[in-house]
Parts: sequence; structure tokens; C-alpha cells
Amino acid sequence: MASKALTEWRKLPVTLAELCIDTTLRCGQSFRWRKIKDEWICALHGRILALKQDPKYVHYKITWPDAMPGVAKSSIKRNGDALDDSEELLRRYFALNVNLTALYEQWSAADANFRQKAPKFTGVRMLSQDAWEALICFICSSNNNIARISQMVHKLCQHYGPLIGYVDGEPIHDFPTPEALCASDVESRLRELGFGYRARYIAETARVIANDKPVGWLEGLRNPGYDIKVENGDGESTRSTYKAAHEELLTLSGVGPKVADCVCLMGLGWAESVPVDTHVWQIAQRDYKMGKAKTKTFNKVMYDAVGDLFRNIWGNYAGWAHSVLFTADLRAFSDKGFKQEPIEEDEIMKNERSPVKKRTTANSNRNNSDVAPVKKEEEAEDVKVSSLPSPGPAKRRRIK
DNA sequence: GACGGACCTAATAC
DNA sequence: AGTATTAGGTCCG
Repeated sequence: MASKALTEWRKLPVTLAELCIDTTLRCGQSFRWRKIKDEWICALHGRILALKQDPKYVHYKITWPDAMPGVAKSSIKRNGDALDDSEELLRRYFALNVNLTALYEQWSAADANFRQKAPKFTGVRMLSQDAWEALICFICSSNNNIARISQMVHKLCQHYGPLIGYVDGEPIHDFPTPEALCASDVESRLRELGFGYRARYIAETARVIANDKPVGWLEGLRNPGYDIKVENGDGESTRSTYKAAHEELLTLSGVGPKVADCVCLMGLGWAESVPVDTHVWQIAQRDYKMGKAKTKTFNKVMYDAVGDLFRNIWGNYAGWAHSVLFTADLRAFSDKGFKQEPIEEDEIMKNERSPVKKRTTANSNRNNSDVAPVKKEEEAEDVKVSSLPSPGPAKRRRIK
């Protein structure tokens, strides 16, 4: 029997500058959190986690399955409350060992655009999600929107994931295992559930992970130093291994460069990984003058160039910084945000003339010789974003 | 090896 | 009310 202690609220001291769960849990990196009666709810590692936040604390409550009537007992072993690992789980999931305030200062010092946008989007952290879950969720994300991705992931859990318990009468399921998605009818079933062409990707990838790859293959792609040393990884080896992980992921069905980077960044601890999607490409063009007239097509070379540009500006945690600007660019946050207008030219110039001193960022000792398609300063006609008086994001041109 | 289309769907925009 | 467009891309020819 679960003791009462486990179902009571506990608190973790965290400032809103270090973590804003309201933003972080809605900005398109995780798709399973749901807000139910003013609490953020998600099943993680076989238990239900409930979160609330005030300016000084994150309050959390854990509910184990065997405390729920009619729910199968947890398969996870626990040796009593004393050894409950929920706080550690929380610290790891939110990567609280990383000093976000210091990183914002660093990014702001190096980048005028970040300095302008970030103040309205503080406390946006990169979550350390399960790599398998990130893999499947971001396969779902292709050519899709956050609302539908969340809906699809929810269905995936409902139909294939273990029931962990109920919150406010709603069943809460954990994420399904690869094995659970290996049945022969999974693809057709997922199509019926509205997954579209991603159904085949998911079924194939699940089968490859469960049957073809060696046990632990995906976890083996993890950044080994990420949870251990917080700052200053070895830039050289880190980069090559990140590249290797990225390349390995590309062999999976439904996984292209962007999805592979999402898995690297959000599931495998490669903080320098920068997933370049339509938003990031827009940002690179609009705010960093990437992709001049000739090269406005978006190809693999350009993909790598955008990532390298941001790694050069932001350093080893470029993926974290990217998430802040990505969030600022999301329509869901447009009420909070700026009008999507280019920043002042002189700000950009200032920015370009002092590209991150490598020593101040204490890392990024990679060669930045390959920043290729940067810009000249004229040709603003393409960059122009209509500044309509009405609210809502400016109309964007299609890049596909 | 680069490039253009097709690909599922549901919500929103005209 | 019906149709076109869009949304965190990937695969294929």
C-alpha cells in the first residue's frame, strides 16, 4: 500500500527565471502533459506526476498505480518511501542542474536578437525526455501542428500504453514500449486513429528498435557527459559524437535531419543540437539574414549552415537557446510575444562584428569556418514582414 | 546528388 | 457553407 506521504504535495525550490512550467510544457517539446484543474499532469516512469508552480517553488505530487483502485500494480520496484526517487526524477527531467539564468545572460551578451526576444520568454528549459518517446513523438511532428501532435500522442498512449491511474476521472496512460507497437496491425490501426502517413513510420521504427537493433542501441547514442558535468564539455569529442548519433538516427523510417536533431536534443542530451524546422528557418532568415537570394531554397547544406550559425553564436547549449526563440515564434504564444519584425539593423551589425568570444562562453572550440551562407546587408525585400496593424503573426511565405 | 511532389489530417482562413 | 491553406518534414523518383 502506498503511504500517504507519497500522495501529498512536496516542493522544490525553483525560481521562475530558472523554470517556467507553463511555458516549457507547452512549447512543443513534450506532447503528453495536460493541464487538469490547474495542475499539470503526466505519467512518467510508471507513476503519475502532478505539478503546480508559484514564484518560489515547483510543487509536485506523485501517485503510484497501486494506490489506485482497479489499476494494475506498478511494475516498478520501490523499497519504501525513503528511497522514493521522484525528486531525482524531477530534477533530471527538468535538467535542473543546468543554470539557465547564466545561460540567458551568456546568450544575451552574444546576441542582440536573443537579448530582445528572451525577456518575455524566461524559464524556457530543455526537458530531458525519454529518447524512445521523443523519437516517436517527433516522427509524428512532421508536417504537423502541435495540437494534432498532442492529440496523436495521447491516442498512442490511450491505445498502446499502460494505464497508470486516473486524475479527475480521466485515465492516465504512460508512453507505450517499442514492443507494444510491434503487432502486425499497428499501422492500419494508427491510420484509423488519424496518424496518416506517419502510421507506417511508427510501426516500422518500433519494429526496428525492438527486433533489429541491439538492446540499448538508442540509449547508446546518449551524450555520456550530459548529466554528469554540467558545463564545458569537451567540444571536440562531443561534436563528433553528436554527429554520429545524428547520423545513426537517420537510418530510421520517418527520421530526417530535423527529427533526428529533436531526438538528439530532447532525448539524448546533445545540448548543441539545433533542430532546423520551418520556424527556425524563418528566424534564421528574418532575424539573422540567412539564405540570400540565390540560396533561398532549403537543402541539406543550408540545414547544416543554420545549425552551425547558431552554434557559433550561442555555444554548446545552442539547442537550449534555439528553444527560447522557437517558443517566442510560436503562434500559441503570440499574445505574449513581440510582433514578428526584424530587429534594428545596427543591432544586427553590432552582433555580427563580435561573434561570440569563445573564451567567454567557456566552450565551443570548434572550427567556425563553415558558417557559409551568411549574408550581405542589402536585399531587405525578402525579409520584409508585413507589419499589419492587427494582432496575430505576420503572414509568412511558404518554404516547402 | 540536388530538386520538386506527394503524402494524412484537422483546424483555421477566406 | 464550401474550398484552400497550414502545421516543428520525410521519402521517393
